Amino acid sequence: MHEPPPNQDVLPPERLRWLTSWLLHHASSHANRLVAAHAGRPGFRMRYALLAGLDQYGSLSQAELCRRLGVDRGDAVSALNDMERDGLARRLPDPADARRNVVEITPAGAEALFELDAVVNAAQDELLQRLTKEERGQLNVLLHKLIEPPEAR
Amino acid sequence: MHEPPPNQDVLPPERLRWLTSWLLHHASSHANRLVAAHAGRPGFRMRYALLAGLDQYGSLSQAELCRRLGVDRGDAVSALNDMERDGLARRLPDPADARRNVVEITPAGAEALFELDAVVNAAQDELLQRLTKEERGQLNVLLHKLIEPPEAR
DNA sequence: CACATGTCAGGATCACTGAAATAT
DNA sequence: CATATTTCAGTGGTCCTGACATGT
Repeated sequence: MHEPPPNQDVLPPERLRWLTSWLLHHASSHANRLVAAHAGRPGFRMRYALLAGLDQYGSLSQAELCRRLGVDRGDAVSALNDMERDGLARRLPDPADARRNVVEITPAGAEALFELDAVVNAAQDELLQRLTKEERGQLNVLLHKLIEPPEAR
Repeated sequence: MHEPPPNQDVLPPERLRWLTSWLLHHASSHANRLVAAHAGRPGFRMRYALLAGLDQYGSLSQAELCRRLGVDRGDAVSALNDMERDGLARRLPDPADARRNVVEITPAGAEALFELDAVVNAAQDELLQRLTKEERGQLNVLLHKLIEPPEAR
């Protein structure tokens, strides 16, 4: 016979409870699950980030784009391959520097980005449902402070 | 010739900047890098979590321990194997339920946990260096609200 | 019988490393 | 020569699924 445990502390132990890195890890996992539930397809995060970057920054080299987004250069390659295959982005040789690809977003890519925004908004609402508007702002500000200047120049 | 780009916006584009899931993801990655830099060894997170749970909860079945910690039952098995090999924990048959292992932390495990705390503290300080004491508390509270009741019972 | 536990095997995604080829 | 860019191969960790034997 197994009596249901007291269950008043499903909370992790103290050592983990005050550990921001632990909380971040689980919060991020939680967010991932929500986004995946809404957006399903693998590579969603990377694709959305690249599209958003291209949309805002315009044409850029891959390395510069990845630098600003904070994503891995190598991992972006296959994502860009898929996006190019699907007609969402184009790679053109940079006339000024033959090492570089100038990456452009296509009209289809801009449209896809616009549609993806709805998915992202839905996941965002579900993720933040327990927070007030002020708390959401606070959280974003605090998280920004954590990552903002990963390196001072 | 490549002139250094204006570089006044290494910040991600607007679509990502207000996205909490994006910020969480990068904050979590950042935290991971710091912890890894301080603690090096693979499986650190799992080992530390298991030790902390055992230390606080005392003897528990594996499944119950993993449930409270929010880690995968299967993945904990190999970690517990290693910890048992290293003398940090013990698995004993549960006299009340022959399916279960009662997992105990050993004195060596408690000592290892104590030493690991220093490593974790160092990583934590580096992670939170840009936040005031109040902000750190706020951040933890907000993150707790995000994850706390993943499922209401 | 349905269910819980511990264990194992495997896949999928993601972050990271290292190296190659090419060009500056 | 040192450095930058694109690309690819591979590793390790986390998460997830399914399965199995054992027991309640």
